[in-house]
Amino acid sequence: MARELSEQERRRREERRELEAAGINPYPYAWDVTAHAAEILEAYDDDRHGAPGNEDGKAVYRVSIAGRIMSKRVMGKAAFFHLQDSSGQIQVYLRRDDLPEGFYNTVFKKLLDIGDIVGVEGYVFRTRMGEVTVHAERIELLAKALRPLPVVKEADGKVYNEVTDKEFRYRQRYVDLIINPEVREVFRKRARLIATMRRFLDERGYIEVETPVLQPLYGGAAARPFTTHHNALDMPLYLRIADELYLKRLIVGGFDGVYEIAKDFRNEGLSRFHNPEFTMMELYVAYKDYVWMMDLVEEMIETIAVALHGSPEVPVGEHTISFARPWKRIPLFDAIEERTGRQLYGKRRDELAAIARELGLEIDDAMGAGKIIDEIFGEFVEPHLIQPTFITDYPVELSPLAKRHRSKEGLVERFEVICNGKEICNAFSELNDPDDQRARFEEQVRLALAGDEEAAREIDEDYLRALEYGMPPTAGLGVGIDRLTMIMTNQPSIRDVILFPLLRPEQPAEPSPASPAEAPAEAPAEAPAASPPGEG
RNA sequence: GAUCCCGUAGCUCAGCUGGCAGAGCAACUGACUUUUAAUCAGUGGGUCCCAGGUUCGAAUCCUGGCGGGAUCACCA
Repeated sequence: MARELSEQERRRREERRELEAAGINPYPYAWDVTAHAAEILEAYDDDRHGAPGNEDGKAVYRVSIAGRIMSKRVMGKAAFFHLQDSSGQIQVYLRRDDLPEGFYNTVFKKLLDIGDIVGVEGYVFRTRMGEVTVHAERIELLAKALRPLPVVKEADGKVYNEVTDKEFRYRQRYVDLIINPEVREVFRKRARLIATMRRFLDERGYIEVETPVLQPLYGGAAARPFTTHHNALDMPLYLRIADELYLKRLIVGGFDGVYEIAKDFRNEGLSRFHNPEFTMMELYVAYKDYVWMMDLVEEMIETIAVALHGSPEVPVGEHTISFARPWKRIPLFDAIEERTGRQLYGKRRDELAAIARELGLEIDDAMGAGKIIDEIFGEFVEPHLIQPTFITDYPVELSPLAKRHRSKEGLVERFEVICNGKEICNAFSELNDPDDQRARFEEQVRLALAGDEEAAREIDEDYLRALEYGMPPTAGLGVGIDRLTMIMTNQPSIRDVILFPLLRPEQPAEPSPASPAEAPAEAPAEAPAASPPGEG
């Protein structure tokens, strides 16, 4: 049942017993925190703060802090340790003779470890070596750690024993956050990014709404869904792959602007750029088109870059990306021509396939004209677009929810923003002609029947009914929050901007001990191995 | 799904052509009342990812599996 404990774990449990025997609760209830490490370091000033007992007329800077012991240096009757709270680390100094009888030798030296959470009350001073430090007058254990914390040390900018194992860091993100300060910073920036975006949208009067995660029909994107089941109604449900169709119903309902920042779920492979659940912001604004939306996107993302970096310039890998407006805007076909020398607009499917093959791509018969164009773009153009770039005007067959282009036959009014070689936004003038929408849905169903696993299988009749009541001209936008965060925080993998990315389970699928299925499941597994020699 | 790389103490890692499983940090005992990768002396700690195989002998070689990473495929 219980896993075997390591030597250090056994010792910490023994310490816990000794603490309890000494009348110390290893898990007490609260601690009055009056200051954090970062603000103490910032506020401390030799000219204004003195030490108790000095007749120097300076004020004593008293603090009460709490956090985790990250290092411990005992030197006879005095000791130092570093305490880490949410703001950072600060050194604590303690002397045997300043503390209650027996505390230093028995409790501090023997029973408190790196990783334990303590409260410290004392006054701030500066050591001989110049480090601002809290001189402890009271220390209390606030939570005993029963597992040893990996000890990361640092000197002269070099880090020793850094935990680099990605698996360890993703599976035990709590430990990663404790020992890697830059990880905390990434997720603070992610929070600030979302907060900035939300404020930007709220200031413009758009309403934040919540639409169903569990949907009887899924739509709004091309992707395979996760399927689940509702017991009481005995019906299948899908986890949403996009919010789009519900948000546009709300535009029909009379809101001028709605947005949602929420998780979508797509039943696809995992990669540096894909996690099965990911965060998307979708925005729909009535009486606007995709040209207007480009202006809004530029302003919003520039605002975010400035909020996070103090400037629109963001370092990403070996590049510096500038989100300063305006960004380059180029039609899809012109972008392809720039890179390949081929103008594809107006070409038939067989001509496109021939060009793609000349360019060295593998084309199979199942690929439509739009798909081939998309392949060429993805191979020859997209990776080269480092600075944020609007790619506009896509083939209609790639965009079943976008409105036909007002002047270019066969295209829709759609743009994507490509940045650092990847799509971060997708937007269009929304299709609001219900009959055209029905025809596009029917085409999707046809593709699904022909084997396209990502095309919608069923027509969303309720959505068409909504459009038939009349939807104003509308501009729509989707922003991949995770990918935008990767760029804004300079992280190469989506797993580094998602706190708990999906991993395979650690245990190779053992039946849970609580499961009644365990006994019957194990019995037949053992029987064949045991029976041939024994029975017969 | 394919290919390549990785899996050894709590953490970081060494361990060659097969020959007693190691180092630093952490831990433990002792010394040290302003240290800072504290220092000094000593001690303990291992399912070498799992299961087979080869061999007198496997952390090491072989096969299969599990887990992770990277690249590719997939991903409008």
